[in-house]
Amino acid sequence: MLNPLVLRKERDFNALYTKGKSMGGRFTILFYRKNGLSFSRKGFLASKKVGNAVQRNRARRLMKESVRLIEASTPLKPGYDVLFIARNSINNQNCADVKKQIEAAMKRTELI
RNA sequence: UGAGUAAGCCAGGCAGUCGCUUGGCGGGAAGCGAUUCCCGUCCAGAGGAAAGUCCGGGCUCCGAAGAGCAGGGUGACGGAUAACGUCCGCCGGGGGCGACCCCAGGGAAAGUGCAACAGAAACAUACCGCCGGGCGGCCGACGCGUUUCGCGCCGGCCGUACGGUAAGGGCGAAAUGGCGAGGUAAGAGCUCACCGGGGGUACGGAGACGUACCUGCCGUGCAAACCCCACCCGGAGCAAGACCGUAUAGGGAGGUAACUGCGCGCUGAGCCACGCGAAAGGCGGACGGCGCGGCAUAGUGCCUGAAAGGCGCCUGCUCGGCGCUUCCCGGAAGGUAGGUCGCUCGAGCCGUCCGGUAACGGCCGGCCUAGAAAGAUGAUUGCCGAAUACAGAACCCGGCUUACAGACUUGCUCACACG
RNA sequence: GGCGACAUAGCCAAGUGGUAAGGCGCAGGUCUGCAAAACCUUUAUUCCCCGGUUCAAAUCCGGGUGUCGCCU
Repeated sequence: MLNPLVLRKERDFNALYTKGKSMGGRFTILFYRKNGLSFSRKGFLASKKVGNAVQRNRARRLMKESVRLIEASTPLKPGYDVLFIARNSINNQNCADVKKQIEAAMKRTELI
C-alpha cells in the first residue's frame, strides 16, 4: 500500500493550485488547503526550471530535511494538504537557511 | 630537466549523533479480498560516464515468426565475440623529425544521371595563337621587255576561306598522364629515360597486398546521386507482458459542436448604411476580437451505418494464413489511475596459472554487490586536507558518442645538460 | 522511463546539390482635403550549432542543442 501521508493524485494537485492558498518565499513556494481528513498530507516538488536531476534531488532533500527538523519541535496542524515547490534560487544553499525560510512561511500561514 | 605521445587507475577519506529505502530475524496490526502496513534489531544502499538513446544482444508480446519484393544497414584483409557500425592484428593512403595519430577504405571499361556560372568545348571541342600550301592586295631586291608602265621570280606584311596542330594563352573545381630530351612545317607517347596508371607473367604471403620483369597508355570527378556486388536485418517495446482480486450480461439509429446563427464573461471607442461635398443620419459597453457554454426538430458541413455470394482480420506490400456466416452494434472476456510478479545470480565480479603478438579464451579458488514507485544517500560536529569537476540507477548486458576540476602510475619519443 | 517529429526574416512558410519563392507585418513613397483600399520599393549571407563528403551543402552523412507530440 502506498504511503497515505504523501500527496500523489493529479486531482489533489489541481485542487491545490486552483482552490488552495499560496505563499511565495525566497527559496520555496508554499501551497496549502484544508483537506477534510484527520491527518495532513505533504508534497515536495522541484520542476525542470530548478536544474538537472542532481539539483532537483538536492532541492527536494533540503526541503524534506527542513520540514523534518521543524516538525520535531512543532508538529504540523492536522487536516491540511501542503505542497512545497522549489525555486531555482535554492541551488547552492545550505540546510539552515532553507529551514529558516520555510519555518517563517509556515508560521505566517499558521500551519504550525 | 623540459616538451610530447600512448595506456591504465582514482573520483575525497575516517569517527560520532539524528533521518530515509530494500532484505533477514522477532513481535504486533489493517483490509470483503488479492495483499499490505507498523515497532525493535542486524546487514546492505548510485556512475565513469548512471547522460545522449546512436548501434548490438538478452527478455516479452504481436499472426506461423515462413518465402519473395520493397525498405534499412555495413563495406580493404584476417581474426575476436552472444552480437555489433565495437575491439585486436595487418595491408593501402595521408600527417608528424620521432614516439605515434587519422581515414564510410568495394565497384566509375555493367548501365542511368549530374557537373551551375564561365568557357570554343565538360562524350570528340579549334576562341586566340602556331604551321602549311592556295587566292587577293601592298612594299622591297633582282632579271627581261620596254619607257612614266608590264611580266617573271624571291622575300616580308596584311586580308580571306581551307587544312594540320592540344606544345603555349585564356575559362574553369576539373581540359584527354607529369617532366626532360629527341623529333617535326608546326606539333603530338610519334620515339626515349625517370615517375604515375592499366594489363600480363614469375616469386613471396593465410589474405588484403608487396617485389621484379614485360607491355606505350583506351579522358576526369561525384556511388554520404540512382545503382551494381557481397553480407546482415520481421515489428514493437518492461507504460513489454503474466497472474490475482473486485465489478458486470443487453440495446437498437444515429453520432459529431467544424462554420453561421444564440447566451455569458473579458477586451475597449468606435461601428453601420448611404453618399462623396462643406454636411447630415442610425447604433454604441455597440461592432469586432478572444474564451466558455447551450442547441443536432435552426441551417451548412463532417463521420459511422443494417451490406453482398460474399464479408471481415492479419507487421509496408504480395504469396500466403485465419475466421464468419445471413440485420447491426454491443455484452462477456481482456484492459484501465486496485494488488502482486516481471525486478535483479548475471555473456557477473576478484585473484593465481595456462594458450594466443593481441582482442580474447580456458582451468581452479573465492565473493554476492541498489532494486525505488512523487520515486530511497540528507543534516550536523570533529580531524586530515589544495580540495573538488561533470553529474543521480528505473528491465538487464556489450559498445560508441558527448560532459568533466584535479590526483597518481607505467612504457616510449624528441631536445638540452652532465657522467 | 520508452517512442517519434520539427528548427529557414518580427510571424506563417516554399525550397531536397548550383548565390533562399510567396504571403502577413514593419518602414519609405505614389494617390487623397485626411484616412482606408490599391500600387511601387526596402528587409535572410552564422538557413539552430559543430564537424565530414563534394569543385560547390539550407539540402547528403555523423555528433550536439532546443522545442513539441504520443505511450493499454
